[in-house]
Amino acid sequence: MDTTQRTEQQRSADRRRRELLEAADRVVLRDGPGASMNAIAAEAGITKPILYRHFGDKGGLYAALAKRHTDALLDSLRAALDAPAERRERVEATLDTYLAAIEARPQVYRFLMHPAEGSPSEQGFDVGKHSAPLLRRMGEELAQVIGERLDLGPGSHPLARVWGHGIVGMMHAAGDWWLGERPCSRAELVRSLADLLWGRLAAAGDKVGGPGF
Amino acid sequence: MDTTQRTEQQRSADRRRRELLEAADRVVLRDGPGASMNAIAAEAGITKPILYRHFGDKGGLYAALAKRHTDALLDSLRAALDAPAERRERVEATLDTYLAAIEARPQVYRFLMHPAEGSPSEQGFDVGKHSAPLLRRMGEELAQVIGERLDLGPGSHPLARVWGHGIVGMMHAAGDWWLGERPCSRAELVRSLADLLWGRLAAAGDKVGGPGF
DNA sequence: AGACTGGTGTTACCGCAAGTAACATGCACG
DNA sequence: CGTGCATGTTACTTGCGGTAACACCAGTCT
Repeated sequence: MDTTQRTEQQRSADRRRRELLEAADRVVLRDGPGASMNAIAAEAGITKPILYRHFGDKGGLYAALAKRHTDALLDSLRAALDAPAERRERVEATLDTYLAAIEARPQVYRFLMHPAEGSPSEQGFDVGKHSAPLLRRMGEELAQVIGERLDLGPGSHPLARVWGHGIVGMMHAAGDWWLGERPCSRAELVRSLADLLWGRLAAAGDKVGGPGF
Repeated sequence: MDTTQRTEQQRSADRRRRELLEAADRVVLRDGPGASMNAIAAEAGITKPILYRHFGDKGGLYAALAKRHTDALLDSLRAALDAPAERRERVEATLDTYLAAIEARPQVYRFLMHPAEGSPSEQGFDVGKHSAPLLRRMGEELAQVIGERLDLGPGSHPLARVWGHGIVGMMHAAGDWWLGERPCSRAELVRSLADLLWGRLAAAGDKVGGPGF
């Protein structure tokens, strides 16, 4: 019965861990990315050392928290990417899915991408090495889809990876800017980005009076 | 004499400020973005409060430091963007300029974009709200060039801004990934990104056996 | 029953970094 | 000379991440 007991303990630990993560989520959503370990522990009704026992250090907690949201976002992106539709429609659906996600939960998004920005003390979560993973994972995922589906001729694999990361970066930067300024509707943004991807930059004519960009 | 005196004092203050910034630069380049105010002050041969008198707080120092590098980078990008050449060549030159810059001084780049990532204590510079400005400035700059030179038909201005931020984001993300993994030469990366911008994504054929991406 | 073990929880502390008085000094001007 | 004023200092507070040491409470083994 050794195994069953261990399993039970582990289940309990896992449940606890999930509760802690949910508490951390609440705090981060409320206080922004500058949430302190003390604040998270208080929200969970416990004290710091327990958090450290579960997550090692702050980076561990962050990573666990980020993984939840990242996985969820990647799932919905995969769905959009795999939908049965024309390529253009699929690209637009994927862009829209991403933008809808960051629009719906900007706090989560800012936590994942730009930690420690709203906090007064500025001693919050260090992102840096953490913001990359989400972008990187999205980039690799997209690269895989591109490589699997598109016929790019010779040198296709590295090309797909460059494109994957490049497109994800485009989506991210444009989304970040859009979220801050809201210069247009989501649909317009999606359309503009898809147009860019569809080569309108190369196809556009020069403006009268000068050499084109 | 009031004005001349003030001017002289201000000149002295400005020189001092520049010296402090150069010291900060050295420390950041040596110790990474986790450099502490104490370390910077020591490098400059003074103590903390003086730094605070000059820059207000750490964010101020960071902003001043970032502005120097950002301005320099933007200058070289402008040069590439304004060169007398075909559009495609110009795009490639701009991409290459950016990538060459981050390749030549990755420490500076990482400081500007991903602060606090190599430090053991992880209590270094908070970027977050600081990394955005560089990207945003590049995006706006590019948007302006696009809007000035290209004939995009109706709704041209918002479209140009979306593209500006999108392209900058593409360049940034691809460059960041490339800098970390070095999966190909710089020239290949430039070529792949320009191809992406030139609509090869839309033009590519489906791979045999499945619907295209 | 009683010692043993392992997980949960605590208080109290360390080290370190940002940021801030409060005090000292050199140098111009009236 | 004294009065500003910028420059410099030491010494401090606050708040964070992280840890050590101890307390409790289940079941388990003998």
